[in-house]
Amino acid sequence: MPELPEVETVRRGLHQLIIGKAVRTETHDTEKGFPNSVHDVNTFLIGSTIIDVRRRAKVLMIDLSTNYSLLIHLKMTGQLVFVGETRFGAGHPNDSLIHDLPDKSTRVTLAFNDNSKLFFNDQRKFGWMRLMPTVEIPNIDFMQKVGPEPLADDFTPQQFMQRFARRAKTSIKAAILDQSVIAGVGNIYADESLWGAKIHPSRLVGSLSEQEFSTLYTELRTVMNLAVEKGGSSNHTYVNAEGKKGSYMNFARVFRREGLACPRCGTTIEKIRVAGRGTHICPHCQHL
DNA sequence: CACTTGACCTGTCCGC
DNA sequence: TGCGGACAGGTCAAGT
Repeated sequence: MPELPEVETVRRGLHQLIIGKAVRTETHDTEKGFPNSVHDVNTFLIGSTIIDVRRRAKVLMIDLSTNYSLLIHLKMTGQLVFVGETRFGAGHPNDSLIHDLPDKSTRVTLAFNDNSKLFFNDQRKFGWMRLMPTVEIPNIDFMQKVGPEPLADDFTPQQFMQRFARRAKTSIKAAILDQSVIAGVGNIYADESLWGAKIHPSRLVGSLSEQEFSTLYTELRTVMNLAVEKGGSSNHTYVNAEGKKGSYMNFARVFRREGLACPRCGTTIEKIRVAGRGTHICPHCQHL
């Protein structure tokens, strides 16, 4: 799904759209995607007001006035789509994306006091949403082990390289996707940044020079910042909080461009398999 | 511990 | 047109 830039785009959208709204009702289809009890929902969610919308790695946190928060992971195909009272008219570009919600992929629906709604859709059902005390969030396993935010102002190239030390014997692609090494990197931005740094994704972490780590650090931040600016990437199902697609794919250099020319050298881009994931490389710019 | 692989799901696309 | 298999933005729990 959604990697850091897509989740950040959703966060910014929700921050504009739902803060200050009060939750009137909540409905969900399965316990797997929303494991909280009816009692907890009625006590800590219904009637609460949205205080803040935050993000850590690929996890969204919607803070409530009850000192509880909704934690949300969109995984591969999750969407959080806000629909206000105003309906998109026929022919509006958003119509084909969000049509009428809820639909068969809708897992959770929140209705606010002003009749606007927030839909959590997830075609593949890998994603989840759960309610927990806000102060407990830093204590959950994921938050304890997740790596630093790669776009943080105080994140340095030295810290970046040090994070990889314990993964010396795996591929750089597997390591950069490891959320406990660096937060928020997924398949798209792993391929894009490795192409930018001219590093083959199968290279072992231990074989990379300090200069290569430094270049990869710069490329990763450049690519992720551009993606945030462009509202993320929409390959298939991703949309932002208003149901709109992101445009980073128009700027992608290798991801999903197999068979096309490398924008740097003109060699045909190939798709291979690394760390169990589809991986896009320029075989000329990136070699073992 | 570090590392790899399969599982979790539904939908789509591609080859026969 | 139908059917089987591979594959899709991400984690996890197992196995070695």
